[in-house]
Amino acid sequence: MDFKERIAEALSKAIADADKNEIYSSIEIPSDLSKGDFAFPCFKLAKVLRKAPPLIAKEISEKMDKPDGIEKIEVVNAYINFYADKSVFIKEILVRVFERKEEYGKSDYGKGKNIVIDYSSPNVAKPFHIGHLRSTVIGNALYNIFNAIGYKSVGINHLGDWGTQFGKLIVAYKKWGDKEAVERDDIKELSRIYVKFHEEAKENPALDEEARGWLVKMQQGDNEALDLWRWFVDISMKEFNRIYGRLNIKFDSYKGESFYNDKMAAVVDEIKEKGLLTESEGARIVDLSEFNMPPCLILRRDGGTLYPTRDISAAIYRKKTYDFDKCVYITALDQNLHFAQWFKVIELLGYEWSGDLVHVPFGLVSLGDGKLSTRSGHVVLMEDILNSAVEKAATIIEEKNPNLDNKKKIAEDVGIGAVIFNDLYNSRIKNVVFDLGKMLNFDGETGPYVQYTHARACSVLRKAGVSDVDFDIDFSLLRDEASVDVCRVLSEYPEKLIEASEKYEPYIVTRHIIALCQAFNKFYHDNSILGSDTELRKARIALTYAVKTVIYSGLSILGINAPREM
RNA sequence: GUAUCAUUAGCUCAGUGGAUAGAGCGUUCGGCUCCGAACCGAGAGGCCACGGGUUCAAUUCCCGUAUGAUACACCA
Repeated sequence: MDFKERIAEALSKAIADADKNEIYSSIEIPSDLSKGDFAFPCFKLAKVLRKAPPLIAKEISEKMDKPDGIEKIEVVNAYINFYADKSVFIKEILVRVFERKEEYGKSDYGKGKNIVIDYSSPNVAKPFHIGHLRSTVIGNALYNIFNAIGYKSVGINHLGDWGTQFGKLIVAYKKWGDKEAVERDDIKELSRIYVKFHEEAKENPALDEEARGWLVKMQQGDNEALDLWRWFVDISMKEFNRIYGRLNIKFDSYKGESFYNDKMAAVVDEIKEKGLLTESEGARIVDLSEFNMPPCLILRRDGGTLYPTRDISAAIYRKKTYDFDKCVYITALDQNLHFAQWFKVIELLGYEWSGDLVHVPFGLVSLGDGKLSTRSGHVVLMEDILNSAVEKAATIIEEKNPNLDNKKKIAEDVGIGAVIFNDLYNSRIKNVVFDLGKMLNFDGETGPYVQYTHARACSVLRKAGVSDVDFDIDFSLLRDEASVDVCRVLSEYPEKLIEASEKYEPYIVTRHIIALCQAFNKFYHDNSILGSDTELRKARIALTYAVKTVIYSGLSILGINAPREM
């Protein structure tokens, strides 16, 4: 039992008809730490007990037993403030970290539950650009967060590996393409001819007609069309995998759109059988006017399938395959309506799990001078960004730590860490104007700051010598404010992981690691670790060890490497 | 037109139905003979968009307005 639980226990004994869980969740950490380590506000009890909150606080505090580890209880207005015995507090939290090390913070909160996470999902044959970054890193972080708290995550890269862009690409390749150029420049060359196609098609609409023809050939199983299609897919995957490798990202499944080609007919039949399919303007739709939504398009006038058809089929397939408790889609906010529509169709089909489908939206990325567009070539390529970041990291290393071993690898870790961290720093919903300078800022609340703190802690531990990391310490020596603050942040880490999962918000973790680093850097600044007397030195080394361990674990959950030196 | 999302310090953003609204960047100032200065500290900087409502209590919840972003039929 930890502090909060003991306090909740003592409080609920002193309050008539108390709901212990409710009391537990009401216990807060005071904004101003001079008001104690934990606080219980009594406002909510006023209605039930029909007394003034300050009076209630006073009565409860007089009636309650002092929980273990609490040395003082004080009533200020409607608050009951608890002052922890710092030695006990520090000991409880540090011992827990030492026992579990990198596992600290992980829990079995979601034990036995499966969560399918659909993220990244780029369109094949188009370059991986800045617009894909968010889904990719947010999805990956959520994947790790859910795994850490006991869920079984299934990561799916729902590749956009089918559709009209291939018809266009085949036309473009046959007209302007060159095998050697494609093999040499792979996706860049594909992208070049794709952009050219759109330019030319503006003048010459017959090209679009031709592209549709090739798509039909693909659908009919034409060998030439399918060979080209496979080739384009392979070329794209080569680039995607290179980027995923650099970003530390893996998927459990790469089943993309083409995988559902032969599974949609049955789903269309099912929609028809259940009486949901109606005809409108030649297309087949599910009418959703009753729910104040535009119709969900299932089949085109020419009988072709559409985005919702594929998503509905995929959801049904995933439920059968993974028996998910939640199926989560990490996509931009502008797809909100699309998801609301087909989620509704799943519900109307009578699937009781329709409520387990979750759209996790994030804000738009723009370039400041207009929306990103692959068609017009108005994009910033992911690889260029990663390279700039790594280059900047290398420059700084050259300047600050030129004798570092393994500089190349560390520049990669720091540069890419900066990019990932930057994306996971704010709530998802915020729109982002792409700003390379900001992304490559290495000062303040950034990835490199966290990595620096980690490297610094590692450096201290290295100098201390491994044998000095002795966990049999006198915890009372760490009662100073800076040390206690560090422990306070450490203590909140497990619940932050859970909070992040409930909100589908990696930034909860990101910001908590920042808070840990800030607390530690202050501690580091205020205290000499290695220069202190034997017992104190032991205690401070242990604290440093705990911090290092949790930073490492937090960063890896976000998908960021933590070098020991930088 | 309908819908979704947003609006908090110069900028980028946290935050909570309740005790004095916080951080980073930028800015001004201070701190390396000392465990890593990619660090730490201090200062300046706020009608929490506006108007109503609910509540003992609203920056936080609800409604409206304004502003901005986005989506809305055969692309994904």
